[in-house]
Amino acid sequence: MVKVKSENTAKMKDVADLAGVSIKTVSRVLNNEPHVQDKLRRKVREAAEKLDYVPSQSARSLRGSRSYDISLVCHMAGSNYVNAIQFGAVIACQDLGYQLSISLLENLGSKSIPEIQAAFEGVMRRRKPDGVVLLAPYANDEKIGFVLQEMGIPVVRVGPVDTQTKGLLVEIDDYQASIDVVRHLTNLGHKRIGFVRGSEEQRSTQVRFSGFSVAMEAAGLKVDPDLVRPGTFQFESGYDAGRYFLKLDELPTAIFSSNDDMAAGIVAALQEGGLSVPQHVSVVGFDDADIATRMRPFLTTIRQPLSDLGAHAVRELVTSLNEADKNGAHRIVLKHEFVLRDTTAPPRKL
Amino acid sequence: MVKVKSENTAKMKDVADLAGVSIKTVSRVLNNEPHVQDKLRRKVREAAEKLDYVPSQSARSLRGSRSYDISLVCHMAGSNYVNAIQFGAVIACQDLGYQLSISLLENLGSKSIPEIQAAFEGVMRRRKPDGVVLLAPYANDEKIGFVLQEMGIPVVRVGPVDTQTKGLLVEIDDYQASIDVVRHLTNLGHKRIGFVRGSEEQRSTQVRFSGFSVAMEAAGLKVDPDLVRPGTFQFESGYDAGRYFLKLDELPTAIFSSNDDMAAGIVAALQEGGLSVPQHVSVVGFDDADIATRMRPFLTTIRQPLSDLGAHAVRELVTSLNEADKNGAHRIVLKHEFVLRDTTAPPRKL
DNA sequence: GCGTGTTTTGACAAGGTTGTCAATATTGGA
DNA sequence: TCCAATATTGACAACCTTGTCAAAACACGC
Repeated sequence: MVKVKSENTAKMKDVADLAGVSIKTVSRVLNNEPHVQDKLRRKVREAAEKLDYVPSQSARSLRGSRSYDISLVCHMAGSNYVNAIQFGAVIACQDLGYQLSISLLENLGSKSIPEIQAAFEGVMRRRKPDGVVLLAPYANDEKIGFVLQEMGIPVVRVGPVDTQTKGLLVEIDDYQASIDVVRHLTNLGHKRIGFVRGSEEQRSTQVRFSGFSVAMEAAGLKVDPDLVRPGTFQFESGYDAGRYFLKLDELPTAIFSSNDDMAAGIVAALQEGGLSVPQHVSVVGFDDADIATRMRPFLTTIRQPLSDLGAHAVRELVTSLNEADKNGAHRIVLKHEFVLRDTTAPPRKL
Repeated sequence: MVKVKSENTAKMKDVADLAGVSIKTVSRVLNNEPHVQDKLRRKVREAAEKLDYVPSQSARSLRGSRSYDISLVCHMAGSNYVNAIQFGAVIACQDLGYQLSISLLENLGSKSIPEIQAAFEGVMRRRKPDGVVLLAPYANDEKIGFVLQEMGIPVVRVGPVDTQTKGLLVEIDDYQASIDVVRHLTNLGHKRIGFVRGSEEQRSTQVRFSGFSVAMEAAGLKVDPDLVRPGTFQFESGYDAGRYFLKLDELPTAIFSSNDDMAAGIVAALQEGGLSVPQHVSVVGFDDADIATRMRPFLTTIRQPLSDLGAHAVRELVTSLNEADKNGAHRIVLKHEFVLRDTTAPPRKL
């Protein structure tokens, strides 16, 4: 007979009795507090192991101040970007004994501070998380940062943010990545390069564009305003941009899209317009999302280590929670990678 | 000055004092228990409102038996299917005052019962959820169901399961949906129809195939074993199936894929082989995932109301939690929808 | 008016942990 | 050897709610 039913689970008292010490000593050992002899420490550990002891979260957070809960705040689930980050964050939480809960807060960007506060309290007051992982576009929102700070909730941000923002940050070097892309294109011989921006409230949109601009200038090329199009990071906006380019008298020979979804839209529009990618126009994306290998041709792009970003974010957060020194600022930059696939080629000989 | 900082939050005692009643009466009112005069009830409600009182989850779950936590268990995040369901589930949880946490358990299917138990305990023992939303392919796994039952954790399953499985279930009519697809194809005049299966551990694979088979028979057509291919629900397996079909002496005139990702792979393979969809071959998917409108041509498919499935799952679970009658079985079938897009057409005249 | 039965209310314990502070054991120096 | 200082340990309160059970209030029938 398989033993499955969990009997009355062991409490700290039981561990204490078995180890022949007081409850408080057990607490000390299990929380790695100082002032316990090594001998007792071992004894307690053994007893806990033997009894298969697991501390009660509710009791802990009732008495102590921790909830062992981390909240991932984003404005919309469903995007490849959010999901991949979430994946890494969940794994890291499981490893660290934390629990990840998802908070979906919509359209927070346009709200006033009291409204933002109400939204957060609505979701978080019942069980206040020990920390929040803030994703784009909220990562860069000052009002949201302010509200969370006033609520006393530590935050780690994922993605590029304005330089004045303090605190924990995990990102890649969007700026350098954009330079890498432009360098690749100029090395192929492209001079007339178009750009499709992401949604304007996200900092990455600005950063990627300035990397693009600087690299263009460094290559002795001008950024033609007619070849810079707005976008929303959605497929459809890329498609629209693609159709715009099609109507130009002189098309760009290459287009750098601020993300993969839009790049796929651009490629779709170009193909529908009778052009071949990369024979007529090269296209580069950003993210290395699923779609990059599901579209044809395969998309040349920048790989963001999304799930690593999520995992590092959680680890940073938990580490800072354990440090005496609060509001420590820390910035982690993970490596991106240029992924050469099939949507780029030298410009067509005229 | 905006008041943002949450001061020492009100406790039940404060509400009791303000309302001039005992703590227990407040508890009764707030939990909608009987045996309180309407007059007092009103008074307590007003006091709670005035003090902006929010009960402490930790205290509640320490003393009571609820954790106000629901766990979504799946074997992999990142798929469109899981994410869309999760989206609906998160929203429903927020509405109901619950919190959704994600449990990622990998490869549980191949494990023994003690291993499964260990995996669940590893994730859930610290804070036992009030219930679990079980997604495919775990929804149909008997061992997992057994373990959760023994742990005393209520379960709601999403997606088709074996008929002998009791309990809460939210699904669409996969069987009927498959019949709808075949009917559409036969109405167009197709006779030689291929099928690509999903991964074998998922019940939906069997159900969709049997719907396909029955509808074929009903239309007086034979299911040609050479036109039935295995798959994994992944894009790549659809691509492989597409390449297989290409090599046949006589291609099917239409292919029914068990999901959209594979359908996209099939279309990609056919197009690479120089065939046009739907001119040479019609393709139908299942799910109406993102990719259905990002590929070209747009994919004809069956829409599953995924986020509704997630939302209903949570609501069912919470409802059953509040009922005295435990292990009540309940089955909810949501409506699917046939979505006609551009990958189906009458078979080519020979 | 009194006893009986029912409804409403409250006092108090319990749940499992951590923080405080006092008690005890240990060390070092005179 | 003894005292002071320090390191280790434990007793007990506190955290905030819910469950139990007894007390109080009320209704009803005689």
